[in-house]
Amino acid sequence: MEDIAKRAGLSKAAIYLYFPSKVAVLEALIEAKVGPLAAGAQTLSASGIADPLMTLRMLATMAAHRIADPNLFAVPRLVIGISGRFPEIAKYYREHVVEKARAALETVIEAAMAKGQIRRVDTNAVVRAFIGPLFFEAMWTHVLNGETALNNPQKLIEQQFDVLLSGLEPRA
Amino acid sequence: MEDIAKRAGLSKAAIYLYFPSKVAVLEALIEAKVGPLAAGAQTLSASGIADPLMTLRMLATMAAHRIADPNLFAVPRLVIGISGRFPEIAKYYREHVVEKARAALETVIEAAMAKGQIRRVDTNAVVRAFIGPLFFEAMWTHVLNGETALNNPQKLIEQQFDVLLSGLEPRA
Amino acid sequence: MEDIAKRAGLSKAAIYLYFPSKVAVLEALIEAKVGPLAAGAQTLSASGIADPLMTLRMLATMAAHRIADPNLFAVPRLVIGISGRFPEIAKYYREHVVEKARAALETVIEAAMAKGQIRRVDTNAVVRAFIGPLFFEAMWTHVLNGETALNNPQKLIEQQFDVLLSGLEPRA
Amino acid sequence: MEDIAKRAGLSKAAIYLYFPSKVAVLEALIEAKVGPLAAGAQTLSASGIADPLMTLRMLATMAAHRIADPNLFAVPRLVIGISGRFPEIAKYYREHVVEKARAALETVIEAAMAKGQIRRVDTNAVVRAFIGPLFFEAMWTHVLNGETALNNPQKLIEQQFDVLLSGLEPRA
DNA sequence: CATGAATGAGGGTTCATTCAT
DNA sequence: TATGAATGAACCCTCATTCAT
Repeated sequence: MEDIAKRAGLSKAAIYLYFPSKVAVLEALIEAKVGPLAAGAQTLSASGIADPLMTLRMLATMAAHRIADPNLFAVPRLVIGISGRFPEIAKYYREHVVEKARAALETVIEAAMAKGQIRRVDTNAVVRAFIGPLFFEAMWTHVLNGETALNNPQKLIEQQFDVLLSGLEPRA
Repeated sequence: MEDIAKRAGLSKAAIYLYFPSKVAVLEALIEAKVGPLAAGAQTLSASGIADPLMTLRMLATMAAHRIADPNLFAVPRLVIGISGRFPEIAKYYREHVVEKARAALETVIEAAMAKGQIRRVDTNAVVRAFIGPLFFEAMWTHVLNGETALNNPQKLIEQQFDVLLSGLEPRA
Repeated sequence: MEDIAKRAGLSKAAIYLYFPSKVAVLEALIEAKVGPLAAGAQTLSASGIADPLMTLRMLATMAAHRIADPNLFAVPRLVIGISGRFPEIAKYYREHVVEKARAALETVIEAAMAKGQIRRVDTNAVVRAFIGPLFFEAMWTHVLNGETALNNPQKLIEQQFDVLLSGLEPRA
Repeated sequence: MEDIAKRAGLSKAAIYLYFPSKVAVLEALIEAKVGPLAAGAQTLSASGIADPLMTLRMLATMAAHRIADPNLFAVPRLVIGISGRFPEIAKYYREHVVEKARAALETVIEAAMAKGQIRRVDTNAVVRAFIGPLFFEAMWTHVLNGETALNNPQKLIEQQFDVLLSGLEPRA
């Protein structure tokens, strides 16, 4: 709280003029930083029914750009870090961010299946297959300071789609 | 520290006879809890050159079982949580755990390519494609308390291998 | 202060236009809430010289009704609570309330003695004997949440006058 | 808490090695300071059945001596002051001190009635008549800094017993 | 080798008070 | 006359670390 106050040019006490508690501050922070992104994903998924596979590619590209930004990825990092002491925050993040993003992805994935653009597989498995690698790369990059593939999101997504769409089995 | 001391049947002060600081304790904890697993992965990957793809499947299955255990997944969770304040811990975890596991995976993946079991793709992309979904599912399960696919690791791995090997494009 | 401001339909800052400090507010509060009562007691005692004993009974009955009201008894409670930190408040309360009430009581008690309605005893002892039990019952009721005799002030006073006038010695 | 720590020659944090919370500290303080007194009253009342009226006089004298001591009367003062913010403390004080003292008084009063030493009147009224004046005098003395009768407890009790036993009505 | 006792620095939070407008 | 915005000092409490024994 002290740090937040300092950044805002306020005293610690002044924060409590705007938020009733630390938890509320963090929820507002989540909402402000990543809420719009989850909402944007939902909008995009809804408006992209004409070509779901392309929409999926756009969503993935957007996601890759976002999590490449340390300031944005700081949010899930924070949530993971304090989820033990503040379970409400984890719950808030899940409900206001992750579940929205998941819903957007599921919508577009199921639309792609309906259109025959991708074959029918368990939806959750597909969701995992699309976000998991991005999430993992972000951790590797921001938490472990590994050499990152996130500085070229375009290429990262292409590789990922190549793997996921064509599969790893050698082509005949 | 208090809890750790209690578990060890020691006083808080006694911990400092064995470790110079909390950070050192955490590093030892990492080593003890997940060090052997990374080493085990390396051993397995080395001994599994006869059928790399099967070895990869075994590695993935093992990983799924491990991260399903809250006590084990607590370690990466912890690392992520405090990496901001204790970058040394992140570095330690990367060097002593993640890089070993990555190396094991890379070895087996490249062997599989060499044998023609999977087609040639950027190795990092393949690593991501295999670990990312598992890691993501673990976060969803342990941090966000989502309904988990980790209670059936076998099935989880099968779905994942189906997606990754055959790809999502509709079969002709 | 916040609550007081809200009740007054003012901002916290506006209070300081009317009062220099919290202490001053509390003094005004004391004056407003219980000042009139002490003054009333004095008036009553002055106008009741015809039958001092009956006046004493009326004063006691009034007192019992007042201290039964949590909103009124809140004032002496408050004074006791903060007298350690704010001796001025204690002094104010003593001079503006308690001494007036005591004077009223003493007047009427001495008049009763002069008229031969009660026998001559140390006046302070009589004052104590009349207020003490009421004050004690109020504490028991409002501070300790004990089962109260204050919900029937009439009966309380009757019992008390019976004890005090007739005494506890068995009658011959 | 800071003050308590300073007095004990400790840091604020050290208090929490001995007590789990502020409330616990206050409860211990109550127990240490006045718990024995309430217990002593019970013992005395139990052992004084031979002459209950004399026992009552002894109890009253003891009480007068105790509440004359500012250090002891500080306890009920404190309780009254914080009862609003810490209702548990009020409850604790009631159950561990006041109810015990009341029970002791009631025992001895009822024994005196049984023996015919005092006439039958509502017990609560008698309890009030005995402690109320003492309590009131203590407030007047310690809170309001009034001229006190407590510096001569013996005389105070004699006056009070004269009033209460013989009554205020003029003797024939 | 081990501990009980202690603490300084920090945590989140409240509140009487101030001041520019 | 009135306020919204702000704060310093205090509140209770926790924790990694130290040290005499």
